[in-house]
Amino acid sequence: MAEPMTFDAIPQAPNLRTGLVNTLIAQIESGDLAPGQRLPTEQEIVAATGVSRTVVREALAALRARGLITTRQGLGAFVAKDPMPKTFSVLPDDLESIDEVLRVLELRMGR
Amino acid sequence: MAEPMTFDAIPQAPNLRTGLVNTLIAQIESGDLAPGQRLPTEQEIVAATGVSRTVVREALAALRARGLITTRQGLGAFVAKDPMPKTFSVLPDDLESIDEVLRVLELRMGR
DNA sequence: TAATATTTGTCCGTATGTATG
DNA sequence: CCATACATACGGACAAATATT
Repeated sequence: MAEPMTFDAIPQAPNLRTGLVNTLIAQIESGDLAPGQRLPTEQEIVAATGVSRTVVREALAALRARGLITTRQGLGAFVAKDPMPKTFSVLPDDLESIDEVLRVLELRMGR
Repeated sequence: MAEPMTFDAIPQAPNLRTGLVNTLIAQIESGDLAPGQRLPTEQEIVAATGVSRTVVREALAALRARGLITTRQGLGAFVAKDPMPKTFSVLPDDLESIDEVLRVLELRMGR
């Protein structure tokens, strides 16, 4: 497999999830992870960082909620083609995933 | 072994979290859970529903993301006084279900 | 067509930390 | 100090989707 990418600590982060989120955002914005490019798998991130898959998944969920990545079951996570739409404003800091909300609304409409 | 726990409230939910979210939303909108009122504790919800705490926490996170509740560490979760006029940005991950998104927006505008 | 490997999705149980009362 | 209750983190297990063989 490809050599594990390095995830620097960012010890200023209040928790592991935020640290990983900041790390990935930095890599996306720096172009280290280019638009359309696939991210390392969750397992690879786990191996590279040492954090649990829970933390990795929460971090990916946060990035997905911000539109920075998309995830597809069976395929992986990909850097969004058009990151930073800049239309998201004061989303709550702990917003887990907006598609959850969408799913809820879908269901409540009784499709 | 525990019996296959069933969600009596909204059985059409695709998963436990969504079912719990829908149940709580229904209780909030029906006034069964009034604005400012504290929700049952996570443990109480666990006991009442039989789902894991993970599911409960994810459901509460979804409600919090939608602005329906606020949570305070050490205190509990409370029904929001003002349902937040949240900025609802449609993100790439959700575009595959554009019909649902449109219906969601219609729902939001129609109430 | 079918089987298999890969990868994300979901669910569960547990432990520890932190804030409030 | 102690009890309550949410926040964070770990690990495991299985399901579902995808691509490949």
